[in-house]
Amino acid sequence: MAYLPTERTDWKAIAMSMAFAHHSGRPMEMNASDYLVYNEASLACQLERPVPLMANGSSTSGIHGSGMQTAKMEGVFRVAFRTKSEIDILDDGFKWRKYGKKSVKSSPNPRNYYRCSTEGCAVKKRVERDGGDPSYVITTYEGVHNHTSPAVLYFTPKGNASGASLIAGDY
DNA sequence: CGGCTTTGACCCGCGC
DNA sequence: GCGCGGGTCAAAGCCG
Repeated sequence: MAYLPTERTDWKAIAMSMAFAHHSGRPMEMNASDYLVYNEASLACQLERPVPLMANGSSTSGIHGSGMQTAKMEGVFRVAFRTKSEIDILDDGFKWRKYGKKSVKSSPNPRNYYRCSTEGCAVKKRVERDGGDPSYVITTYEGVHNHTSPAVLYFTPKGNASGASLIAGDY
């Protein structure tokens, strides 16, 4: 299957920067209720307080009352990307194993569920094509990798784990 | 032969 | 209690 499209290499950067941002003291004051929305055009990231991708209008208390913010996922790090791409599966440097596919009500397009194939790593990923703009793909990461990305290993000089140790961290 | 996709079934929370 | 919507499991098959 076709993985990395031609110039879409910045996905690696996105995924890494996400991991870096979280592990190195969360410089952008993220927490579980924050969503990072990357725009592919400018690669500028903006922190969205009122969750844009998940409807929370049903509740009055905003984030806490949102249906996605149940008690069991408190402290779970989640990032949502919306990227213009014609391919659903974008290689961000990690190994993903698909474990489910569901069609959501709001969109005619199905939603795919992936999980990091590395043992002990509980990071999940959900890929969905934008219903309004079929040329856009919404990818949501959930969780933090407790291991090093193969891409980081690849780009790290051998014997030097400086870059990797930031991600692998001391969790 | 081992790991990954596929796909329907199952499960769980929530609203009526 | 029941149905629905969304998330996950797991068996079977595919592919390198």
